[in-house]
Amino acid sequence: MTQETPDKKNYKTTLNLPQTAFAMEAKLTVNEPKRLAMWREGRLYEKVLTDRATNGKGKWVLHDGPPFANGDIHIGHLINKTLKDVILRFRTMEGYETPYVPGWDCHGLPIEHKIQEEVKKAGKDFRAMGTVEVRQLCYASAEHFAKAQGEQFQRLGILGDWANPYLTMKPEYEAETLEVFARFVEAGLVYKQLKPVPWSVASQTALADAELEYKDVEDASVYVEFPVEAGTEVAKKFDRPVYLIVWTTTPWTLPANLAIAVNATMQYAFIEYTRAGEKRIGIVASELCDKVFGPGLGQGIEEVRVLGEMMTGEELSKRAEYVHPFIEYKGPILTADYVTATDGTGMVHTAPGHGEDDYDTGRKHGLAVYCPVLASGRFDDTVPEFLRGKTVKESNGLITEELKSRGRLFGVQNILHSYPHDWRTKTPIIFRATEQWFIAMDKPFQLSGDTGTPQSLRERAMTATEDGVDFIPAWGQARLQGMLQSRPDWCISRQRAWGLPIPVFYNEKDEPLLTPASVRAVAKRVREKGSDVWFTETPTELLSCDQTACPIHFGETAKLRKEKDIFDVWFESGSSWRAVLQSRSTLKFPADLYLEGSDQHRGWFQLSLLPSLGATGQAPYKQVLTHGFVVKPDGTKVSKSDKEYVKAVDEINRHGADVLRLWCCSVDYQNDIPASPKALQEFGDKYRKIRNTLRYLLSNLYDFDPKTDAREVPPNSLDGWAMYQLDLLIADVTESYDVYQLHRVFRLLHDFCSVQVSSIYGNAMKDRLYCEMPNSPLRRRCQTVMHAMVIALSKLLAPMLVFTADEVWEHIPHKPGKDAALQSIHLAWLPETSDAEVDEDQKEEWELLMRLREDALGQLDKLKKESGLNKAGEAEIVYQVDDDALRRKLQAYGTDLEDLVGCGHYAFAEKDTPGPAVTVKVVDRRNDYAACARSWKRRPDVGKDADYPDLSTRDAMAMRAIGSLP
RNA sequence: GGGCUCGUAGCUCAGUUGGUUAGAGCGCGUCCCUGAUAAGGACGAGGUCGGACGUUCGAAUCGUCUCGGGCCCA
Repeated sequence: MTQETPDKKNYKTTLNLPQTAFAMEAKLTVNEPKRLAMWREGRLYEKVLTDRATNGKGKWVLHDGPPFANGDIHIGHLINKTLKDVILRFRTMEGYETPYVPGWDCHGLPIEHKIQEEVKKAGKDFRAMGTVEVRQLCYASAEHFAKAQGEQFQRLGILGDWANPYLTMKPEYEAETLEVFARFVEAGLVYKQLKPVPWSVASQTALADAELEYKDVEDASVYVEFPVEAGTEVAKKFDRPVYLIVWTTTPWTLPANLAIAVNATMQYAFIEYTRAGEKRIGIVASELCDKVFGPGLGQGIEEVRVLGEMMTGEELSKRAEYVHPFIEYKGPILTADYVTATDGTGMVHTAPGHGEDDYDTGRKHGLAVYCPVLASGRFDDTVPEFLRGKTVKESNGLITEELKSRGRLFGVQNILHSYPHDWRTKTPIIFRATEQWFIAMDKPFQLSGDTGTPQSLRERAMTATEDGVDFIPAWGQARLQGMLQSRPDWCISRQRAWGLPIPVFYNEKDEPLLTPASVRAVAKRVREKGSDVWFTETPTELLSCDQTACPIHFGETAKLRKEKDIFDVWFESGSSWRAVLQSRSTLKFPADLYLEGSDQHRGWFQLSLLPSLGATGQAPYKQVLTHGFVVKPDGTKVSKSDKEYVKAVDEINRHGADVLRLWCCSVDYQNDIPASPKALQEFGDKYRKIRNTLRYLLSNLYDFDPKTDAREVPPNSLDGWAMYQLDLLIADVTESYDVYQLHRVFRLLHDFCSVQVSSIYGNAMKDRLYCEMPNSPLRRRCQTVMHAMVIALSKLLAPMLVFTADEVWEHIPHKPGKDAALQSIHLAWLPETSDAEVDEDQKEEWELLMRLREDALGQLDKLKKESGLNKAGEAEIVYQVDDDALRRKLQAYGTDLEDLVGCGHYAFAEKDTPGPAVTVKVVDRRNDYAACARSWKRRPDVGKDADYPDLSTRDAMAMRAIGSLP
């Protein structure tokens, strides 16, 4: 095929080619810190708040859950804080005043542990150090890490009051925590009692639920024969000894056995068997007969025969008692729901001093909370001789031996089970009854001003979460309520140094002094000097500021003794609604949103709800949003040693904050979040696509000022289509932000850049933008659209791409209206949709056009493959229509008809085939038309202008207008 | 073991009250352009919707079971 080569004149310089100072390469790691410094210098955070306070819609408060002030931030923090920041910025752009006060959880075992190790490393004796000295080291450490993490968060672009974060160890905060405690005292919910709690022998302290770590371990479990008391109805039925066969995985708790629990409705079977030469009767749940008497378990059992008779647990509990296998004790058989036939024997050894369930059952039936194990993990003197002074660990074997020698050991079995461990020392914990302070979940109380019937914390919590709180996702409600339903009383005491002391005094008779007034008296001193006063001042000094705090009859204050326990750290962070939301005039209570990982249903969400209800009767939040956890690409848990482990700080330094923020927003955070350095690396492509699209839009606006150049955009044009697409985008994105569907926001924006702008509109507009004369209506109209686009897009992206959007903002020329004066995009309001109303016919017309475009592109591809037509500009698109009305409608689109697919020319023709009302035919014109040397389009009008024989009419006119020859 | 929850192309996500050959973007492959150029465009190949069984004329969508994840608890 021969090609007519036009004069190779250099028309390039006569084109309106894109120009912009907005760099293609982001250099985020270099530029972000600069912009950050600029914002800080310009006091952006304060400015935004001031503006919204004056012109906005009111306050909207997200209350920050305090991370632990220990170590660098990790990917979980990154996700959490990014989501918070994006949501806050969206609300800001909606017009709300959105103060954000970040906080840190400062007290607690992990910090104390770390200090302990550091002290040891330095060769000093930790135990010899005074409490106050230890606390000061802990304070310094927490302060250091709060500061370090704060800087890392700021580097991520998180906007907030970083100069005034809340720290749970600050005196004012501590004082407010004590005020919350005083309210609980007032309500009568605080009590001290012996109760089994997870106890770390290694740390010699009670542990919080959150301080437990479950690990699979192999233990020897024992099946023990508990003789049925001879005088009881059940024993009398048989002429040989009867045994309850009881299974336990913790033989060391047997000395503390006070009862045996059965399930009331389950059937229990009687089995005759011979062991150690003695004929016996055993009782187990009938469902478990085969397992218990099956091969390998019972040691040396023979002649096993299941008797026909059965008895329910209920009957058994009424007709039998048992005697302890190696202690002189006669115990009851009790019924309990948690007894099942899933494992063991259906008869559960019950030691109220050593187990949560056991304790509950024991309390219900008036059993003592007997705990013969000391803090050291050794037995006291109330146990049989052979166990005294022995550790729990060594007594497992001793007890097994003892049972064996007494002929009460039915069998031994090694089992693999998951057992709680102390998360710091990694050692298995025990349950041990100790004196602890509690907050009662089920005791009804009234708050001052309450008129209704008194309600318990649990009832209040259930009511408050029923319809007063909006959960995102919705199942958060069931999860939280499930936990509230089943949680035991809240154990708020810990035996440690680094924390807020529980302000209780004891007199010489060991009676506790704990009144609202006494707590508030101490709180006053704490507010002035910090909680170290508890250790440095005498009871008299601590109470002196309030004469009513210590009643005369209680005893001389000089002789009072101070409580040694400190608060569970959850009580402190759970009081933040008071210490922060209610204490800072910039904030408000309740918060509009709490947003944390889904583990906080048990943690902060729940343990903020309870104090808030106990003290105010109100939930501290209106909405609760949770996100999932980062997992490896295969969906399993990550640990620091994994290849896929993402070091947050490293990744920020490698890719820049905007890329990571965008990534956070691209995943559905309600589920697990797969992540790896590789995945983040690849994610940079998405960022670049968006950046380039914005750059393209900017680059075509260098000579555009809407004041003088804006043109009306008719709906029946590609420009009209694009404006409508933008309107849809604005509406969708805004709605998705509002319901926190950030991944949807991301997808909408990314796809809009990629498809609507880059592939369709931007591509189609190239010819007119470059080749028309600068001031041509067609070009100006397109710029009008692109100007609106880049403003809307940058605003919609601003909450996510905080740095890039602001950079774009600087490069947008002549921003209209209020936007013009804004120092940063982060002061801007959301874009609004144009008020253009589009009727259904118009939409159908656009859809038709897009369908024709698809068709034409297909034909172009075919031509390319079959006859080497590589440039669409060398083809003509022919619209075949018979219907006059339709033809007129299409003709209104003018050049759009060819630019839609980049053809050189469009034409109309009669239809040559039956079928749809309009079809397109793409025709190769390389042999028919000359190519315009300027626009490269092959058109019939090339050469019609005598002055410019190598140009199309349009280009000739443009050249004349420009007034300069190439 | 229990509660809650998730499982759609290599990746990230759509799939409205069950209804035509399950969609998008990215990535990948092939090609084109070289006037968005360390850019841009076109086309193409990828999925038995974790699995099984059921309900139904019809199921990615409903039910039961099962497998594999996650969080929280024991």
